[in-house]
Amino acid sequence: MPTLSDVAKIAGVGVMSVSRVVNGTRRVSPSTERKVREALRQVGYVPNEAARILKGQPAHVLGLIVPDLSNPFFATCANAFHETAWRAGYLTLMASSFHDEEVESRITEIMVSRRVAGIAAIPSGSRDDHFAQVQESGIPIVSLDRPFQRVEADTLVVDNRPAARFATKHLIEHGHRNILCVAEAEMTFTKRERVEGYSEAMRRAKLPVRISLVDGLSRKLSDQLDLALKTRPKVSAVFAINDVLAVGVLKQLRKLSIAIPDEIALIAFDDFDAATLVRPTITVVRQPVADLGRKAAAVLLDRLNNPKRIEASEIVLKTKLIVRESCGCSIKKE
Amino acid sequence: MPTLSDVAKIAGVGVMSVSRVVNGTRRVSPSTERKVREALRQVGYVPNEAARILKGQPAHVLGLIVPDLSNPFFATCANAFHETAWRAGYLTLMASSFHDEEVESRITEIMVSRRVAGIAAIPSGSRDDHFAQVQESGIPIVSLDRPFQRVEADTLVVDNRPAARFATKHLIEHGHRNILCVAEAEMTFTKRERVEGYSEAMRRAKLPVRISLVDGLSRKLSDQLDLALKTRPKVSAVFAINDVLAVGVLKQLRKLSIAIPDEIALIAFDDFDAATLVRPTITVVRQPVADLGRKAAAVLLDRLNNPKRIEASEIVLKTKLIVRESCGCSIKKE
DNA sequence: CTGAAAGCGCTAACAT
DNA sequence: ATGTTAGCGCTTTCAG
Repeated sequence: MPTLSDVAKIAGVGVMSVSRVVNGTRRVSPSTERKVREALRQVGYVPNEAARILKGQPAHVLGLIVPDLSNPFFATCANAFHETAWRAGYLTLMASSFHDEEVESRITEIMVSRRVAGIAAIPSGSRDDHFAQVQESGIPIVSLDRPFQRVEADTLVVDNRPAARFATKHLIEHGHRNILCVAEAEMTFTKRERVEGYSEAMRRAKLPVRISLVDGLSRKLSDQLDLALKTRPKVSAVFAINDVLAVGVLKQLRKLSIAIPDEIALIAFDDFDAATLVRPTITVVRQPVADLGRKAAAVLLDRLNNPKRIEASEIVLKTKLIVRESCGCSIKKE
Repeated sequence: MPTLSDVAKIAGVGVMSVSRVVNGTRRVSPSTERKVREALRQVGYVPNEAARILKGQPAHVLGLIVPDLSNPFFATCANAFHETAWRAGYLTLMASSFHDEEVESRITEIMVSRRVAGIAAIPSGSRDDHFAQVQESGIPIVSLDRPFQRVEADTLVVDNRPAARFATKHLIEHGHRNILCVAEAEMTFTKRERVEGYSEAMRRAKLPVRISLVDGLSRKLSDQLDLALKTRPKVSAVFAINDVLAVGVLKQLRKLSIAIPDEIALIAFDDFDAATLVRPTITVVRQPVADLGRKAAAVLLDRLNNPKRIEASEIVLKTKLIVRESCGCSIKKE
């Protein structure tokens, strides 16, 4: 790989002239510039970032840590983040923590050792000492979708709790009194918030809180659901706290030949492709997924440009109830 | 940020002892090790990768370029790639080219300047001089899903053409004689191959090749499809060359109240979540998506471990026809 | 406007 | 087993 001095030698000038041409740092005489550009092209010079960074130059790379890149929700976030960063001249070092705190910790360490300019993360667990350390090294850090536990940092979340409350209220207004909340046993921040929102709505309406905790595997979902449906008083509506669970509920209701929304109404948190393809179409709470990623990048970039700002910001993005057919509203087309 | 010599000073030993402890390069006396570890912890030392790389150490980072990270197909690939790389001790510098050759070119340049160990790409266009240059810099490079045009490099693809032929044949065996192939006007390698496979099957059966070219936007799809369906002789089956088009076809057939598979049978290339949720369920050609990413990483890692190997490998992964209801086979449950 | 020198943090190679 | 030195490729600083 050719270096600056290689180029300088060929062009018959000093290293600094070459450096200045490459970076446009300062004006160089036209004749020098010509010679340098010629030599540059001739050897196919590519700057060595490692050397620049070692010299203290900021690395134009942002780190992004998500729990699972194949999950459409995270993938959309990541994509939006990446695009925003790219527009601002940054590349994104993306990594999946596979929902594992240990891996997450290793990843942050590597990112710090690579001197990324900043890190955004959808934290996987509750232990977040590693993020605290990142912050101590002076690297700005942002959490999205879920807040950090102990670390005080810029945060972006959606209005999980009020949204869940509102969705539940919508079902209540349809006259439902026995509404089942289907959630997962393994509770992350967002899931907990949604269950809370559901519970609040039910309590306010003086209705019984009924939560069915599913155990990761879809097999268990059918059992759990069967059980809940048999229990009296009879459930007449279901609030599924995410798209995966919603699909599970949908399949099970079909298997049992239970009509939606007539026998059981359904609202899901998270919009998903199939929601408009199945009949009836599914009423959902839609999250501004791409916005989450976009804004996270924006906040991080803002931190980089204003290192002085101290207070951690918390941005709450608004979700939207997309009324379709499964909640029992007047049937619409498409 | 503390450096090696900071640590050395505190521990009261030489820099190399610290380096050796950090990297486990060689045995160090227990007493020294203890002192060093203590100092390491005390200052929270994090190695500076930039310096290591500048020293000629290999960068444990792989580059991955995909056209769009929010697309589930690419996201799944990326995730599998990332996981395989991670297991081998590599982080992945991921970037989306946004289907743009220009961006792709810029990205490769940055990756080279960051001295990634290798690059895997789903190339966006036909111009691939930039990839040629990467290869010339001695950085191994792999293409997945689509081959490079001019560059000779390791390649991973699926058996698009035979698979499309086989799917079409399946429809022909159901007695269909007028089968429409729905494709996009903007043809990538994979799309072209699939259309070719369809055409081959039709020609071999001495049946008329009928291709409907849709123009990106879904609005156009409905028009195109309406037109094709009106044309005589009447279409009795549709082969959609990807999931997006399949969903479009599905929606349009529903709008026109055309029964699947009785009036029109349907097979799609690409499996998708909704395919098992809609009624009837959709028969599809399933690609080994994760395998594509996994194997790409494996091939790249293999290159890194065996720099001598010269010949470019081409691996063709096998797809599978998943028979469900929309093709007209005996109706099954679930 | 241009060049020479110093040094970023690390490790390979050579002392001790 | 441990320490010392040189230099990776670049940019900042200072002299011309």
